[in-house]
Amino acid sequence: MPIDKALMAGSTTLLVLSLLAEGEKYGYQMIAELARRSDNTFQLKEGTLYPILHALEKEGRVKSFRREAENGRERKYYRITPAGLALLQDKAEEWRLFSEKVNAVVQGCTPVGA
Amino acid sequence: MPIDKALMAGSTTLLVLSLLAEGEKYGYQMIAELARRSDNTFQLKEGTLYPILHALEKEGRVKSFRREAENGRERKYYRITPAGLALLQDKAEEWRLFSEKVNAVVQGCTPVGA
DNA sequence: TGACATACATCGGTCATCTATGTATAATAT
DNA sequence: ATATTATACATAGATGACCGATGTATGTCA
Repeated sequence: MPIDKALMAGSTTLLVLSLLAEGEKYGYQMIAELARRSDNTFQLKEGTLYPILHALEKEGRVKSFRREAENGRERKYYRITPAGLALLQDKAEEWRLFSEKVNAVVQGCTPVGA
Repeated sequence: MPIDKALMAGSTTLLVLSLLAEGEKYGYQMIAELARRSDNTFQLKEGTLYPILHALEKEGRVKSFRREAENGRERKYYRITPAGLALLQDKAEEWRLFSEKVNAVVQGCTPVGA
């Protein structure tokens, strides 16, 4: 069973930027990689990813370009920009802080052996 | 600066149930406790909390009752039910899994020294 | 040549939070 | 006295983010 929608909501941009920090990738590939790396916990939909990528590009966080694959097929790749890396830093720190605080509340209330 | 709205979205129910697992509490108190325990990272609004409490009660996850405080003022307290505890178990496990996977992706992409 | 996986794209609906607003009471200050 | 602030609960409407559905197009394989 995949994760609740609302939980995913706040972290998709962080996840996408994280993937792109590794190197340029195309949309379909990102969906597959995210699923693989999370043991299918993250099953990002195309209807979610593409609008995010377009928005990030409009903000200058990523830059897209077309390139032909080995099979002669053209794909749309995305590369992260310096502004994108900066946003990634912010998002990663925000996530770190947030998850730390959630754990503080949850663990503080429900003793470990629950 | 408080945490991004979307990040909060998926975890408010978990946080509320966690607080109530400790003992019965009233609304205003929960907001204050959440802020205190998270070093003001969580600043839940009344417009967010009360609808959540009402929904949880309708589902039988919590039970409300009125009680007079020392100062003669009446407050509406909430107590978690067995069904509420069960939901808390599920939500806590979901959170654990989710945060683990996010960290796996983020850390896998952005080397520690980022 | 039909079926399927790949690959990109967009629209509309749903759902959760926040902002704003309203009510009421107790405590405090002027 | 009375104005202000903190406490305390409540709801309606706006916003924002994801997903489901759908559409297009191409390469591969039987």
